[in-house]
Amino acid sequence: MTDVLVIEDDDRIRLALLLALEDEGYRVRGVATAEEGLQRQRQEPADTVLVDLMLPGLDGFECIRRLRRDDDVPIVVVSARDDTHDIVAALEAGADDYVVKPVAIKELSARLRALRRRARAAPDPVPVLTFGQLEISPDAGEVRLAGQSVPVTRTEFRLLCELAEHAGRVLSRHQLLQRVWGYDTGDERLVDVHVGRLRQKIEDDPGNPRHLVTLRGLGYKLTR
Amino acid sequence: MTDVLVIEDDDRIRLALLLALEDEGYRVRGVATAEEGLQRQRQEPADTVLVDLMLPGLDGFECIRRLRRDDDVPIVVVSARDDTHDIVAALEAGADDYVVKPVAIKELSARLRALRRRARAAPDPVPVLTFGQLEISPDAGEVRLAGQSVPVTRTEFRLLCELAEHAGRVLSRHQLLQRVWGYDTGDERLVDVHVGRLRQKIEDDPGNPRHLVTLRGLGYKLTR
DNA sequence: GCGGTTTTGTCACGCAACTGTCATACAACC
DNA sequence: GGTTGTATGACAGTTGCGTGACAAAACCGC
Repeated sequence: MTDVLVIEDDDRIRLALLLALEDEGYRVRGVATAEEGLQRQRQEPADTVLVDLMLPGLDGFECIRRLRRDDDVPIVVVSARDDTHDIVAALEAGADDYVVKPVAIKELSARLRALRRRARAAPDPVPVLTFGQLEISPDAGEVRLAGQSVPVTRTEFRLLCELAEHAGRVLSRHQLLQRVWGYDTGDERLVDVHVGRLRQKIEDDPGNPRHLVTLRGLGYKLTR
Repeated sequence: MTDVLVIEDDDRIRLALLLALEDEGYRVRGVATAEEGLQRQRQEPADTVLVDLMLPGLDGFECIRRLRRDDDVPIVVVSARDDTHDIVAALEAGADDYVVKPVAIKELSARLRALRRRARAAPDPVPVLTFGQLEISPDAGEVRLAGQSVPVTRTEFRLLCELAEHAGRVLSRHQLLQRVWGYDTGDERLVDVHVGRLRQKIEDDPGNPRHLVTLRGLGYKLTR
């Protein structure tokens, strides 16, 4: 398991980062100031730190320097400022990478992985999408129900991932045919059959689905 | 003194990079194609490689994979394409950093310094990857099962390491062909055969594999 | 170089699992 | 109650995978 500490004063951004990283499989913690971050890192060291530059009180550069003084932990700056001076200063201060907000979570995650590989820290975690008791891990090709691994076929898995990726949104049979099967046209009943089979496996009561719901006339959606 | 190899097909850009890096105090060399780059790096290893993604012939991604196969050299992608997909793919292929052209030379230089600091700081420990009874030490080239050394062939070993490095993740036959054999295309059954042979050696009951699992339609993965 | 040994890649076969189709039964809506 | 849309069980064709056999290639000690 991999721990990430996020130091970011904007609550919304911090929360978004934490949630996204959690989905990517990291164990996360967040603080709003450099002082808290330094303290937290001493008490309970994470193995990667994300830090904003513009922080109230102690600024990001100083925060990096102090983190670096204690520790060799990989540090990634996540900043709104896209300015060579800042980038150079942050890296000079001891950061390992610098990304500019807004950043795609996939990119951030890939950069964390690359950095972790280089730093020879803990192996990268496998992302998991959670829907109550139901856990889907696209990278691991695994579906678990209440901790128990559930065997699903390739088509079922793709279907489930597609639904999970757009969790909470309805996907029409047509969309699913396109995205899962790559068919531009075809019998939409095919989708029904596979949804049915999937329900047998992942729903406690397949007749009364909790997660994989039908929206009559619209399609299917996956809910939490 | 630091040696940098620049792989970039555009003469003007390559020259500009080389001159700028020279000014920054690096010892530099440049080539225009991936093939030349790989050869040059074998003959006269630089301690950092800058590579463009869009190269004639062998593309940048493949170039990165091949560099990485021989070597742990820090790799920075310098590309005109600012696309999450490319960034993730490049980092995934083994790059350490990705910067978008045009890049301020000061920033590039700072990133190179940060990367070199990190690369130097972790002088190859000999990690042992453990999967229950199964131990793999990539650097020592050894596989042990319940303490007993197991003789595996080079191909089997590479395959196993590749799987171990991405423990818990599915790797498709295609990915394995690429990463272990370096084939861009080829018969994917080859992978099956080697997986089978590997199982004979490292699984108690090769018919019911505990670690090297098949995910029908997806590929193989190594689990704990 | 040379002969033997190990490793590697190709092939064919057989089994088991999966897929898509269809027919029928069921539920929701008007 | 009729109509439309959805669920489900059965089935046959297909696909994907494991395996053993074999020949080419690489390796190795001499």
